[in-house]
Parts: sequence; C-alpha cells; structure tokens
Amino acid sequence: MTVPAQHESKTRLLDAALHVIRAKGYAAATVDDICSAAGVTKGSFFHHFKGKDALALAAVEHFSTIADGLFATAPYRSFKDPLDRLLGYVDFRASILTGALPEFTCLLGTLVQETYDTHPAIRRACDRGMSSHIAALSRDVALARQLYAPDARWSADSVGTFIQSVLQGAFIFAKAKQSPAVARESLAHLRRYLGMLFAQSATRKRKEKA
Amino acid sequence: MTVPAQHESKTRLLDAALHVIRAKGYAAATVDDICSAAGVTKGSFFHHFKGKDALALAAVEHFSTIADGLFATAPYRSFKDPLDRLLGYVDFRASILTGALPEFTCLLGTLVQETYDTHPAIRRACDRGMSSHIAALSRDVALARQLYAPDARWSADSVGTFIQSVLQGAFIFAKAKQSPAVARESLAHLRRYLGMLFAQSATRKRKEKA
DNA sequence: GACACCATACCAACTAATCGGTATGGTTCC
DNA sequence: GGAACCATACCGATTAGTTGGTATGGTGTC
Repeated sequence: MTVPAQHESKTRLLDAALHVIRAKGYAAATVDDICSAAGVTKGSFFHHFKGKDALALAAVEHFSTIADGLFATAPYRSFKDPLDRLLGYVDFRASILTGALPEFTCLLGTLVQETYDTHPAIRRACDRGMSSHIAALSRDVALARQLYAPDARWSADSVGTFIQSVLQGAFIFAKAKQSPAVARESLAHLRRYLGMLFAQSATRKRKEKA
Repeated sequence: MTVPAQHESKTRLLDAALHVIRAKGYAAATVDDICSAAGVTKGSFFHHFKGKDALALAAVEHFSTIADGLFATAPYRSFKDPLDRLLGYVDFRASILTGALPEFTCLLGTLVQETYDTHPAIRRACDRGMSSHIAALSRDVALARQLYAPDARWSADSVGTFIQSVLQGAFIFAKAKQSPAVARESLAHLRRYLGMLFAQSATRKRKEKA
C-alpha cells in the first residue's frame, strides 16, 4: 500500500476533535477523550499540537475547510439563477440534517458560545470562519437582490447573517429536543421568508428570462 | 430593619450562577468561581445545593422565573391586538440587547449546547423552560393567525420556535462579534418576516376593526 | 425570662480524583 | 544516524465534593 498520508494521526486527531467537541463542548472535551477517540496517544497529540487551545484553532480551520468543500461541490451550486442557488443552499442544509447531532451541528457555533469571553483567539477564529462562510453566501444574495429586489432596504450581508442565525438557533433546538425535526421546520420558515424577500417582482422578471 | 431574607445566600448563588455560566459556559464555570462571585463560601454552596448539576437545574428554574416575570410585565403585553403583541415582543427583545453579553444572552441556550449529550437532566430542564416560553409566545401567534391569516399553511407553534431560533442564533453571532448589533439586524429581518406572514389580509381586516 | 435544646445556615481546611502538560525513551523512515 | 513520530510514566495544578465545627435564631419548659 505504502500510504503516504504525511500526518495521518494529526488528521485523526482533528477529526476526533470535531466530533468530541461538538458532543461534549470544549471545556468538557479532555485531551485524553480526543486522543482515545482518535486512537492515538498523548505523546502524539502534543507532538502535533502545542496544547489544547492550539488544537481548537486547528479544528476550526479543519472544520471550515471541510465545510467549504462540501458547499462548493454541492449540486445546487450549478444552478444558473442566484436565487435558485440561495434557496438551494437552504434546501441543501435541510437535507444534511441527518444522523447523530454531533455530525451535522456547527463546531464554530458550539465553540464560540463557550469561549467568547475566555479564549479570544478561538473566538476570533470562529468569527473568521463564520464570516467567510457568510460572505460566500451573501454573494448570491447580492446577485439575487440585483435581479429581483434592486430597491430593497436590506443589505445582502444582513440576509446572509440572518440565514446563519436561523441555522445556529435551529441547532440549539435540535439539541434541546434531540431531533433535527424542529430545525427542519425553522428552515422551512427561513425558506419562505427568502421567497417573500425576492417575490415583489420575481414572477415578472423571472418570466422575462424564460 | 430586621431583614429576614431567609435564604439570601441561595439567591446570591443562583444569580451568580446565571452570570458566570453565561460568561464561561457550564463546564468552565467552577464552583469556586460561582461562590466568589456570590460572595459566599463553598460550605454554603454545598449546604444549599447537592452539587454542581443541582445548581444548574435550579439556575434554569431561576432564569425561567425571572424571564417569565420580565415578559409578563413588559409594556407590549397590554396591546389589544395579538399581532401587535407579537411584533411588540420582537421589538422588546431587541430593546433589551444592551449591556454586557452575559446579561442579555439566554442561559438555557448556553447550557443545552454544552450538556445535551452528557447531562440529560439539564437538557430536559432547558427544553422545558424553552418550550414553555414558546408556548406562551405561540398563543399570540395563534390568535394573530386566526385574525389575519386563518388559512395559512404553517402552525403557530412552528412560528414560535422559529422566533426563538432566530434569537438563539442571534446570541451566537453577538458573541462571535462581541456586539449586539448583528443580533438587532437579525431581529429586524425576523420582524419583517412576521409582518409578511400576516400581511395577506392584514390591511383589510385591521381597517375593519377601526 | 432564663435556660436547655436543636435545626438551619454557614465557614475554613482538607481530600481524592482529574486534567493539561512534560520528560524520556523507543521506533520508523529517509 | 538523524529527524520525525509515537508511547508510557509521571507531575503540578485545579476541581468537585467532604468533614468537622461554629454562629444564630427559634421553641419549649419551668
């Protein structure tokens, strides 16, 4: 086989961190927890990371990279119309609400909730990750706005942030109720709202295109 | 004066718990932290509470009681029209986004995020508290629906949950950005959505009433 | 109204366990 | 053989929880 995989245990540690932190929170996730979930020893852990905080920072990057890849290659990305892409995004997010909770919730939201006041570096990393995701999303919002609601009074960025807020809040309720069903209902409302935001002249303009 | 204050230190501990847990999270909030914030000793703590988990449960009740009182006596509650009360609720929530973050964020959302998988009792307590708040809110949604959107396809409860999701998500972004400004923007979107949900025949029916 | 009695409230010092991190030595790969 | 990688044993600090004791105020008794 001769698998190169330069730093396989490093990746294993990062993947384990994603899961364990999302399941137990940052403070309660011990280094030993993460090591045993990754199937490596502490020596390996501290060889690859300076400490627990450094792992958290790396995990944020790791999570963001995975997420970027997931959304960049998702089918809805190939839709021609920016509004279709936007609604496609929401539908896609609803469609991936499957499996156990720690698998579809957001590491950044979980982390920032615990660390915003005590770990400035982690807070900043989460903010960066979220903001860049919102920025990508807002690009389609801006394009859709240009097409269907050019004189709207809201900004594209605020819509992007709103979408993410709904998602983060939906995760919290999914955790409280131990089921993604509530989250899906909230996403349905979000979808309706987005539809309404662009509805003013949507029918007309969309027909023009046809 | 002869102040009785039967269990003043118990109340002080609960108030301290609200603040410390919202600032540092549950796992990172140590018993000593809470004691020194309350100005009491550990001995007193364990006299009043069986343990840290018991304090968390009591803090959830404490928080819910305070919140219930706050919203029950808020000015918007006296509006005659249920839709006015609903929009008044959202405006009121926006208006109390002041001061430091641990003062206006939601203890239940913070707690459940960390404990949903590890502390079933705390998760249930948070779920109960949130659900009862939503139930109260949904009553006005249902009344407004009857008046302004009787044949809508959404349920009153799902709207109540959606409102809370937006709020919880808004708190997360307020933490990430260390400012309530983003939260206010998201509440503005939420308000617009609610307006749209009841707009179909609102103008007509509301005029009829006049 | 003074005294014995007792429960509640509180405190400071201690303990057993846990956690992040380290020291050190071994193994593998170029 | 040297550098990257990993394993094990260990350490100091911190943590939830305990212990044994004190202060206070109320109550019944004579």
